Formats: sequence, structure tokens, C-alpha cells
Amino acid sequence: VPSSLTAPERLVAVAVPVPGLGLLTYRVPPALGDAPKGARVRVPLGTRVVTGCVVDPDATPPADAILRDVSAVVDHRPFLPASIVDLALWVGEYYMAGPGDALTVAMPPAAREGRASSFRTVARVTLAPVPGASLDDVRGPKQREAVRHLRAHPEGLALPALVRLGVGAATVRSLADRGLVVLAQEVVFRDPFDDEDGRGSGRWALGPAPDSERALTAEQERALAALENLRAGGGFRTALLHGVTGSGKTELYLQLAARASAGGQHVLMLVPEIALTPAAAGIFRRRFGSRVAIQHSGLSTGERHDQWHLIRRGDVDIVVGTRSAVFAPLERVGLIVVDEEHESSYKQEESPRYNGRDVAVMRGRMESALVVLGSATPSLESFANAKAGRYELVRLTRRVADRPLATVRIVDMRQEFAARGPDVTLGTELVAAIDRRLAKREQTLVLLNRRGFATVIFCRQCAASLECPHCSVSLTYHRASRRVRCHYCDYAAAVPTRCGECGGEFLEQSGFGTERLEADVRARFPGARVRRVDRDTIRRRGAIGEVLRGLAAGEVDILVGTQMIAKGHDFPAVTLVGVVSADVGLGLADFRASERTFQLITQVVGRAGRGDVPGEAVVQTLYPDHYSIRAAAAQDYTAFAAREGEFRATMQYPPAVALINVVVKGRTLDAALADAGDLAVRVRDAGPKGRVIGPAPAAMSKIKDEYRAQFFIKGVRRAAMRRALMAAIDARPDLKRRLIVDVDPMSVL
DNA sequence: AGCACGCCGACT
DNA sequence: GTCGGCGTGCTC
Repeated sequence: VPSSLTAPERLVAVAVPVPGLGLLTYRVPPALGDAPKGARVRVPLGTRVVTGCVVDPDATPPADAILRDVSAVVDHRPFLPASIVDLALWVGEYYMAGPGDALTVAMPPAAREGRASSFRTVARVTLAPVPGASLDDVRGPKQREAVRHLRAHPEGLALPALVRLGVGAATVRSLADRGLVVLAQEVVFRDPFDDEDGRGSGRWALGPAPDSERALTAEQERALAALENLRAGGGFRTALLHGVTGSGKTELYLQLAARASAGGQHVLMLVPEIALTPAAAGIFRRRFGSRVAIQHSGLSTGERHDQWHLIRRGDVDIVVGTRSAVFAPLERVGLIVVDEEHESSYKQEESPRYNGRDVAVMRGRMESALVVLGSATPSLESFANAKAGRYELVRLTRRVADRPLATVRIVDMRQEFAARGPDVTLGTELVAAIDRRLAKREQTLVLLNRRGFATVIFCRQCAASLECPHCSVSLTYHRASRRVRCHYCDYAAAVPTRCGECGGEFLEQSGFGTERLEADVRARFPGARVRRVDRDTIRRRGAIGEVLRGLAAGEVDILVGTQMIAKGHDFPAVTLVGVVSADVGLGLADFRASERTFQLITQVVGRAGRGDVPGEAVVQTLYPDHYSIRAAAAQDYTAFAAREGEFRATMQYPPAVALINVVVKGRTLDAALADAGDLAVRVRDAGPKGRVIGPAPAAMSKIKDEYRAQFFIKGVRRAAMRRALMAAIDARPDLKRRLIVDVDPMSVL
């Protein structure tokens, strides 16, 4: 019976932080007030109460299910902007993660528990508004000192600042007790560019500030005009900015950002999660000052929280951050820049397995913004989109200041091996080139993308190699710790003296990593100052910054390292880059192996010759004819993209097709294969569109004592592929927990 | 992901 | 006889 006396029951659809669980509907008791889209709510779930996010404030009742009441409304205004809720829902669906995981990544870390926001407060001290005469009566020298400082600062001073000036907190306290000064608690936003007490000399300390715009080359001017034209057009557009290393992409981003913010638009700048992320943030901070907020994993939870709320309050108009910053709660985004768009760190390797670059493009579409994807080595996906006309292609073909690209020589190490044995790290040519640099006091980078001292330990009697007991990989020998270690599960053990298989006592090492390379470099160049950068040497926070600063200050002659030294850095005194074993990675059973190799070599070679002296590179390899190495040496992206594009088309890999990688874990390999097989058959039956390849044991068939089988779904329409897979999973809900679904995988290993 | 329920092994 | 191992199923 309809009655005007019974208010219509208010129902909300809520995303709860439970992987794979869909939206749930709850009643909102009128007494709890409004719960708009984007607000957090505490809701009963089974026997517990969790914090969820309202996704639909006016939901329709589901067919079955007995509805429960929301237990509390945390926010009566949207905590997440509605646009971010929509973006997260799209992520949850596209990447098959469900709304719970997706909304969780869109929230700042502390908010996920539904705790009230907490800010750090500090006491601000001001002179009490009393006649000056009484202040002159102040007796103690400490107190007089305090009054003198406070007179100089009529706006007041933070207590920690007074303490630094030599005025003790006790002194302030006694002044306050007599009513001569006023203490007020004030909220301070933790600024990642300041240290704990706000002196600005902390971890992300700035150089001489502020920075001003640089003159552009003619080519940069044209590129800026093209991008600015797209931005000013006002609609959604995506541009691929393909600029060679050292062509000044960053200055373009800065000037484009300046135009956008001058036009009242907000700017989102995404950078990959690599060693120089703080440096990139610093460049924006120097140019734009406090209008910039920072979001990346190197910040403390408190800093992230504060920066997030600055953005949410609309107090900044530029955000610089890594992957998850794509969800930054800016409300008038007009420009989104994704720097080094090909970088694999944009892909999150846990649920939701989203690619920040692709989410950025979707955000641009949803908010009618210009999205600029920048790279010296664009991903094949973005290049294909540009060729198809979906993205505007803007090119920078020259380095700034007319600097030449480095000259590159490929050294065929097969001849060195024949002459000097299989364990040569430094070939004759590279040694000679380094000697020339040392004589001229110029710097050298040497890249080897593999850690450790020896990569394999094997038995000369039965040929067995030492494997991880929990994973299907060889253990790597680390000399510094005198232990063997698994690079997948961190298992470590003392170096055995006898073979575990046959008991033979003649164990041999082979293969080499950066630790061995460093030792060889030190032995060969005894007077040189050598440093090494890899995961083993920079574990301590800030360690990499010290090494890089040392290099910039000329305190290092030779820097040895893994890919960490290859990306983005600008070291003007580096004139030589050596690549040892350029083919590390080419042997991997991954469809992106060649692309990764090309990108890594091109990027590291791009570190040479960024100052006044032209650069040189020496690339050592066992596959001197491989197209990825040849194209990288020639720094010829177009040639590489053409050849790699053929491979992808022939083998039916992205971007020729859309790919979903499904991994099924099991107790034994047979069990994993059987379950994967069952699922694969169901996908095949459910989806006439798209093909199913496999199942097969995963390349790493055992990781952390779990066996893994995988199959691929290839097709054109992702929606149809997702539907087929969803139907298969619904038929086997028991497999849900042992399943990894990776849509648009970066790697299928 | 939690959390409860449920059904088999070694102990106060 | 119980405590507790983690397989399975559910969460509006």
C-alpha cells in the first residue's frame, strides 16, 4: 500500500575492499544522513564491519539477497570525486579485478581503513597583543631573545623554528604562562621537499630555486605549438611525443603545463617508478613551487596523505607522481603527461593489474583532456595507435644544443670468447675506451642487467646445477655475502661444498653479474673510482641518491650497474657507455624480450654525450646481428618498430591482437595444468570470438612452492574475451583463489 | 581478503 | 577425549 507516511527506503551500491566481490547493496537508515557517490561508509560484511565506497547513491534493490543497514556514514560529502569513482569502476571491469580492489587503489593509503583524516599540528607562537612596555620588562636573557625574534616575525613563528633559534620550549612556556605570547595549534601539511622541521634540506632537497623557462629549439617550438594547439582545442586527444634521448622532452612538458595551468586547467604528470622519480618531481617543484603536489611510493604514508588532501582541497593545480597518481583527485584536468610511456613500471603487477598509461588515456577521454605520451622508445602499442591515426604523432629528432647522438660500436664477443674463454666481462675495445676516458678525466657508465657474482653453480661430475628448493630457477652466487640466493623468493643458503645430486666435490661457477663485473673493473683499472648501483647496493634508503650525486659531482670515474643506471639520468660528464652482455633478456620466453632489449640499450646509450663532449658507446654481445641490438646501436626506432611489428603480427601478439594471460596455480604441476585445461576448454566453448592458446607450464613453472600453468586468450574485442573468461570462472568458482588474470600483460613469464 | 564451518591428526 | 591443521564457501 503506497503511503506518504513511509519514506522511500534509500539504497546504496557499495564497493567493499574484497577482491573479486561485486558491488553490494545496503539500506541507509535516514538517521545516518546523506551518503553521496564517492563517500566512504562503514558496512557490515559477514561477521565484520568494513569501510566501503558509495558507487551509486540511489541503487535499485537486487533480486535476491536480504539487505543490511549501513552502520555509519564516514563522509557526508564525496571523499573521492565522482569522476574518480567512475574511472576506478572502469579499471575494475577492464582488468577483471572487481570494484573493491579498484576503488582501493584510488584511495590514499590511510583512508582505506576509514579512519578520520589526521594531520600533523605544530604550535605557532605570536606575541600577545599587549602594550610593548610590558614586554620590555622581560627579565631573563633567553626570554628577551625570544621577544626579539618574535618582534621580527609579527606573523608568528613555529615552535620548532624558535627552538632552532636557540629559544627553548621551556622559555616559550613561561612567557605563555604570563600571557606575553600566544600559542596556537595549526595544521601543517607534511611537505616531501622539507625535512621534519621544515628547513627544506631533507631527502628531496632542492637545488638553487626557482627555475625559469629555457629557450626552445626550433623543433621544440614546433612540437610545443602542435601540442598546445591540441590542448587549446579543449576536447579529448592523445598525442605520442616521440623524442630521441636528450631532445628536451621535459622542458616541453614544463612549458605545456605552464600554459595549461595559466588557462585554469589542472595538470597530471606521470613518471615511471625509478631511481630518478624524486628528481623529476624536483624539476616541477622548482618551476612551479607550491602549486605542485607529489604522489609516489618513496613518500611516507603521512606525506602521501597530506599531499592527497592538498589536491583534494583544490590547493594545487599540478600533480607529479607515479602509477597510482593517475587517480589523483584533481577536478579540472586539462593535460595528462605520461613520461617514458613504454616503461613497465606503469603496470601494476598485483590486483588490479592496471597500466597507468592506459588508465591515463581513459581518464583523458572521460574528462576531455589532452594526453601526451612521451618516449624516446615508444611501446609498440602506442606507436601502432599513432600509425592508425588514433594518436597524434609529434616528433623530436634532434638533441638540444645540436649535440650529436653517441656513436655506437657493436663488439662481437664470440671472438673474445674464442680467444680468452667464456667468462670475459670486459672486451678489449671497451677496456681501451675506458682507458681513454680515465686519461681525459671523463666518466663511464657500464651496464650489465644481471645481479650477483656468478649466475650458476654446477657440478662437473653430473652437470646438475644448483636450483632453488622453492622455485624452478638457478641460485645466484653473491660473493659479498658468501651465499647463494634465489632472485624470486629470497631463499638464501651457504655455498655448498658438494653436489646435492651426486655428492661430487668439484663445483664450478659460471655466468656473471654486476658484482663480478665490478670486481673485474676494479682489478683492471686500479686507480679509478668505481661505484656499483643495483638492488643489492642501494637497499638502504637514499643510497642511490648519494651515488648519483657523487657521479654528478665528479667523484666517480666508472659507474657499474643494472638497468637502474640506464633510465632518464642527465650526467653531462659521461662520455662513454659500455653495455656488457647486451643480450641479457633476449633469451627469455617473453614476447616483449626484443622490445625490452631495444629500449634498454637505446636508453643507456642515450646517457652518453649529454654535455659538450660527444658521446661514444660500446655494445658487447653474442648476437651482433640481432635486429634489436642493431637497431639500438643505430638508434633507429623506426627500423626496430617495423621489424618487431612484423614479429608481433606473425606470432599474433600485441599490438596485433589483444591478449589476456591466465595463470592457474596448483599444488603440483599436473594439478595446475588440469585446472588450467578445464578453464581453457570452457573459455573456448564460451567465446567463439578469440582463440585460446595453451595451457602450458608457465616459463617459471614453480615459484615459492606453487606450481603454475598458464594459457592465453587472444582476440580483437576485449569485452567478448572478458565475457568468455568470466563465464568460465563462474563455472569453476573453486579456482578463483588460485587464479591470476592479466589483461594487456607487460610480461607473460 | 577475512572469517566460520568442517572434518582428520598428535597431544595437554 | 580436545586443540588445531587448512580446504571450502560466503560475504548485500
